[in-house]
Amino acid sequence: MDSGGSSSSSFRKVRNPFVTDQELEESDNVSSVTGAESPPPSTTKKGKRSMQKRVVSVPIKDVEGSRLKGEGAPPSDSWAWRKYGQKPIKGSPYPRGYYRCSSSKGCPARKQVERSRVNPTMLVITYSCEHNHAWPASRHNNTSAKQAAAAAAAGEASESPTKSSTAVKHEPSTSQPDTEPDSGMEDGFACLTEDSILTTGDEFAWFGEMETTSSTVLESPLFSERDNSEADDTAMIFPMREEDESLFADLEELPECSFVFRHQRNVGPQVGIC
DNA sequence: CGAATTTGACCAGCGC
DNA sequence: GCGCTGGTCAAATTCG
Repeated sequence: MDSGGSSSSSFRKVRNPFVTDQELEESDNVSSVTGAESPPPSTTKKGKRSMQKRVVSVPIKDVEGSRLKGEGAPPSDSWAWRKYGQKPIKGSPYPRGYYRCSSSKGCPARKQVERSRVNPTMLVITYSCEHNHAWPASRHNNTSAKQAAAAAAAGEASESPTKSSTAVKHEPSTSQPDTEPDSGMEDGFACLTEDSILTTGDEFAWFGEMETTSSTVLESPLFSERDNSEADDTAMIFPMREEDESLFADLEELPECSFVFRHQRNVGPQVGIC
């Protein structure tokens, strides 16, 4: 990841204050997703480098805000993650945590959480979207997710007394149903399509997570075009299409999420805490 | 008691 | 071909 990085990529289009060069580099691997060509890398080491990902940055500050055990809160999405490893990354003073989706058995989804080298105030979370399974309607509780993220935040962020941000990367794999390039959220985040770098402001960091999970919003062209939208962080994320609506219809089951999205659709900057 | 987290070791891919 | 780095697995420990 680090080495072969030839920075290019569509991510550059998406100018985000929270997106660091590093993240951009990493997003290199992020092929334009839409096209499903690479074989399901599965969790084997073989395809690890060819995996597609999504990057989202979230302010650690936000994370801290939800600290539960005094460790660090999870940039948690609505899914359960189990930490299966942690490694120091060369070039980065902060370790990278590896999480596996524990929402459902056999779920291949993974995510990596690390602190941005460039901007220690940001957490870089890489989502490996290989979800083929359908997320349980009720999903699981955030407990594990929180803990995992918390650990991540703590592990990577604990060193910083100050608050920071988190960045999240997503690696949607081709194994996913590529029915809707624009609305790949059948599987929750598995559906993150397109290269989307999600960055969230302090206040909506958590929201960013959610979006990541539910994607779509982030990938909107509008989003990328709004690169210089100063205080429009929130508003810029809410372009919703009809197809998306149907997708979000699913969220109705999720009070918290539905709440959020509804607000987005109608207003924008309204955020509810999930 | 069960589940999750942590740490170390091993394996594979990529670059030089 | 060798070395380096990243990623995953497995065992042990800790917390709920």
